[in-house]
Amino acid sequence: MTSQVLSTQVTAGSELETWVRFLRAHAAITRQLSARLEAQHGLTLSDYDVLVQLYFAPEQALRRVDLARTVLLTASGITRLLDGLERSGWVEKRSCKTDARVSYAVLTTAGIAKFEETQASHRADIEELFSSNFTGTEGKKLGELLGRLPLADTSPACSA
Amino acid sequence: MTSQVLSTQVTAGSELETWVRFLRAHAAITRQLSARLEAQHGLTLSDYDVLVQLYFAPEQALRRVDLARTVLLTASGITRLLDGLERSGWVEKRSCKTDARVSYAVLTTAGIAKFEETQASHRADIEELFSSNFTGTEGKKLGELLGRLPLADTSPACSA
DNA sequence: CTAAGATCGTTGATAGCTCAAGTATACAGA
DNA sequence: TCTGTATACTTGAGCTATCAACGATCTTAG
Repeated sequence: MTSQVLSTQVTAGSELETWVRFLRAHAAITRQLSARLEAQHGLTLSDYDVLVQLYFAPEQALRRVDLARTVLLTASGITRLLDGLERSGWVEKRSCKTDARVSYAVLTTAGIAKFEETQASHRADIEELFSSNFTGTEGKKLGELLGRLPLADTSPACSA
Repeated sequence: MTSQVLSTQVTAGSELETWVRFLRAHAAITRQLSARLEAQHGLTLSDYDVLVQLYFAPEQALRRVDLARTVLLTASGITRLLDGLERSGWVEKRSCKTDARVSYAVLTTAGIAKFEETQASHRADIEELFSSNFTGTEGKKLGELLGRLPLADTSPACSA
């Protein structure tokens, strides 16, 4: 109790330590990653996340609710985030013929270009900061373990 | 490319998938955890984090810079966070006899009580949402893997 | 002893997100 | 058909954390 190795001392030995590492690793990597993304491309991590989802979606379009559920943001969070992407001209609003409540977010040509231009460097950053710390097998194992964590609660549709 | 399993489809097969899972898991668990902590004890995840660090520190006191480094916040972040804890009466400021620049954050008796009162339920929540998804060995393995991730950059003292 | 540079901490402005509330539309049952 | 409830989205207020700039103090080299 007189020693001082702060963040480890506290939870040493307990299962808690794993959680703390998880938290810290997230904070550190995320900080670095978004700093780079911001500096090089003027994008937030969430911006990028949305861009990816749209890029790979059929017709590069997704309902706002669905977007919210997959990137784990609130409905209002998505509204404001898309505001930004719309102002930048990368995403457009498209209304739905069969349901006047819903509006789609669609990637513009500029948006597609933006994403394609961003992708490589961001993937490289992830590789450097995250993946490179593991061998192939370890990476797989880690992915498998992380995949067991509950993603529920934001998407009530999950129990279906 | 016509299928729709959103968050997985996008990165399927690549190492990226692991990173995405990491991100999503963090968002989901963190959201749940802090909702409970807030509801039951009126604390932020970061508040709690600071409380733990102080609790286990010698004399329940820590310099603000050190606190910042270990919980991975900015200096100014710590200032404002401690503002709150001070207003609530759980933490006090203490100046340093040998260096007028530094000020310590010290846990008050109320703060100690608060932490002890909070601890059990929060640990249980972590256990439920996080640890319970793994066996002992898996937990260890996960912890080991996460421990390899870089925490650097906020603490330049790291290279020493 | 003094000047230059680091370090510790706070503050103003701002970003990104949340919650709560509100509007508008859809749908299901009497 | 009307009524109630669920769903899609937006908006205002507020919170947490950031960055950039600043004042204070310490340290080191001339």
